[in-house]
Amino acid sequence: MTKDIQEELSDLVACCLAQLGWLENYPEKISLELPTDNRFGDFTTNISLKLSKLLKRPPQAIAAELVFCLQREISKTSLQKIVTQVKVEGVGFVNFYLKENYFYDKLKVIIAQGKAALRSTNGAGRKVLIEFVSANPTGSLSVAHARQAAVGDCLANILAFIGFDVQREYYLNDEGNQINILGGSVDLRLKELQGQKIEFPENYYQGDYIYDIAREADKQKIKDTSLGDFAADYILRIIKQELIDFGVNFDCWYSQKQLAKSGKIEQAFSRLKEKGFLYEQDGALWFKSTSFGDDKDRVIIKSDGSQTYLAPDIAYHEDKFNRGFSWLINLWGPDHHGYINRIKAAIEAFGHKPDELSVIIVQLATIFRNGQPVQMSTRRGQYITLREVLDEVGADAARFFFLMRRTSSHLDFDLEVAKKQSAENPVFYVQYAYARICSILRSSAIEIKNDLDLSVLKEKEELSLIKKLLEFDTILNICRATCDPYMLTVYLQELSESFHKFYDLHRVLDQGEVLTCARLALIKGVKIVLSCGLELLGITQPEKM
RNA sequence: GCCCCUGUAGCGCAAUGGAUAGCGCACUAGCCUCCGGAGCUAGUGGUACAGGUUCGACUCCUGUCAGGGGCACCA
Repeated sequence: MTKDIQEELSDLVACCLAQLGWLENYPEKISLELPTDNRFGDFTTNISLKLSKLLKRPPQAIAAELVFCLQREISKTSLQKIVTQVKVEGVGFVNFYLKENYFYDKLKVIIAQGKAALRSTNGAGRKVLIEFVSANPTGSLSVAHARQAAVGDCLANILAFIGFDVQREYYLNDEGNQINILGGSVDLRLKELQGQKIEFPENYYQGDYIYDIAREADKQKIKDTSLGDFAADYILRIIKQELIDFGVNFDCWYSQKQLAKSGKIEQAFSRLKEKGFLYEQDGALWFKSTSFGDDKDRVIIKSDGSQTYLAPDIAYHEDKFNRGFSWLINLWGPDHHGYINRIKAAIEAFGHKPDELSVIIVQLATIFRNGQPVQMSTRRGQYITLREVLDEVGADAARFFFLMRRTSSHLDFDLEVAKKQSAENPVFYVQYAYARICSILRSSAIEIKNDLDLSVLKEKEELSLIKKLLEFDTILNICRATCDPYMLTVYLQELSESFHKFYDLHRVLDQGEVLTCARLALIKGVKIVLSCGLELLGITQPEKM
């Protein structure tokens, strides 16, 4: 949104640096930043601080020359109608101050165009595949999967909104050891239900849901070797419903079984072999991942002839590129962090750059109730499921809570807080701001006119609210750069706070037609941005609460 | 042993290497004849420790201490 002028000004900075003969000293990309505080103008650059050492001159002196040049250049262009001041402040920052009209015009665009005004095209249609959850179909989704689902879905929303061509994919581990064990578990429970005495191994699936599947299998007369597939299919239907109820929809369910059948694994191996990245040792086939920085080589075919998990995964990631995606994002649990180098090595072996794959490790969430961690035991099949969290706090609160900490950080999720209706609970704080705006707009008899006069919005709270709205695009780009949607939750809380402060100090209705109309426009702008942000988080926007 | 994450106010957290480190809870004192008080205002109080890089470090690097998670020819 603020992109246009921000770019114009940074181009101008580059132009001045060139005139002063400093551009070659400054290899970094020139970009203006939003200052941490309104006191420091509307845009800022630290360029003179960075040039200080290279030019062996004090930063203030450099900044002064730069400002002199900038002022001259600005006066030659239409920017002079927007920029009021450029000055050196602090230790040598160059700060740009814009006219209020600039912000009023931006707000008008948002009112007129709605969400379309917030959308940008930075992604330029680049095809990105985001793979997440990908839980084995051996039981209900856990809270760990739930967090991945929330993060992945929201990140996909954001990337799509800023112009990427995004596909959501779930890698379905529908064959192999775990499915065999699942089948074995059902088989034993079936025998138990039929009155046989059984010994149930510890590494088998302990949960009560295995009995349900066994009863269903009995009804449909499924037995022996087909039990694994039957059970996986049964559980997959449950998982799909859980995800739908959580508001997460995948574009593609990629079957490992189909991948194995397709011959792509063997093709991938032969290509790696041609390139000299495979060798045999101790009866196993190894991938030379150390060629690409991994700390040891990895087995892909075990000495008993079966494949390791890495084998299909190598082929799978190569296939992602072959399907036309140029940016792969994988969300994995923390137990997979050792796996990153292996997969990066694999894509490099196929000639891709390591940064074409972004692996996001989604740290675990611990569920608390009244400040006490909820005990769980995976051994007994008693872990907290996505379903339980949804039933208890609802999808809105659940999504917000899973997103409100940096994805790479542990998250404490207190079920009681998520149900509270106070400022302690950020999702209510944000939704309350939204509902409050809707309420004011409902009770207003005045329509917002086309020939709006926003220049009456002179109060400090009004201007900082408009400026907060315009940060939206910057925030989304930070989310993209960090591959982490959590900053959006922070922003929406800040925007809501900014609105509540405005609301308490300044009345919207009955302020005379011009001022009321301008303030209605202002809160409508807030409504549009809040609505858009909540939508990207996958959270509802209640008009009443 | 090796790897990952985290140490910020009594508690829970925030701060794309930037200017005076913000917010909620709790505690104290205020604000509804008024658009939704599920809100707002003010006060109290903080970067684990030791070095280093930098013009500038909560942020990056090294080490120490503390907490959480993970290591496979499992998936």
